[in-house]
Amino acid sequence: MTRLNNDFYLRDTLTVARELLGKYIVREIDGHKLTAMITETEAYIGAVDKACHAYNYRKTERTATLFNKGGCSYIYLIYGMYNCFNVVTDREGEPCAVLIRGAEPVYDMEYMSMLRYGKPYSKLTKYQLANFCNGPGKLCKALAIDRKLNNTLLDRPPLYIKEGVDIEKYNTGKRINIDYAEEAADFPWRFYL
DNA sequence: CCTCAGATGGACT
DNA sequence: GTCCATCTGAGGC
Repeated sequence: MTRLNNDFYLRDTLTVARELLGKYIVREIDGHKLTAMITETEAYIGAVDKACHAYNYRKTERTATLFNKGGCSYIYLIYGMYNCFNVVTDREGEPCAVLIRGAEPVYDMEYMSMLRYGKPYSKLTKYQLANFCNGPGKLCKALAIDRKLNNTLLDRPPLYIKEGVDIEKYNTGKRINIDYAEEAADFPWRFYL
């Protein structure tokens, strides 16, 4: 199936966040093609968004990645032990990204299960199955995504996104865990199935 | 089902 | 020194 190219990402961040729902993340590692379907996203738009690391075009060593043109990864460490995977959007100089907040495992569950829980997929509890990659830190663990993959192009291995399933209906709401962001905390920039 | 404390380290001031 | 775009296990109901 077709990999998404730069035309997809070089658009308005809210549009990209919506349209990423249902797409497949593919992580190639050790001869495996770990695949998961995106079920939840959030948009971050530096120009107007106090929740964005690059709010008001604040450029630091970390946020420099967000200023790239759409189509590369922005991956950072959160709370000292988890990674968050974002897709950079919009044109060069506009610090914008879409956080991948949740996904559904699709292919190579066995390999992902070892990465995520350190035990075979068949041994997972109902609770573990339900929480396999329904969070930004969880999906990064299941797909072996960490900061070493920061600022890499997303149209080629080892990490890319390709066409997925058609989405008929989705939900929107406020973004999660950004209470500090004042008025931006109420922006309905979360999209989920 | 729920809430809550603790883990843990880098980015930034 | 403070703040996180989080997750887990323990304990309560």
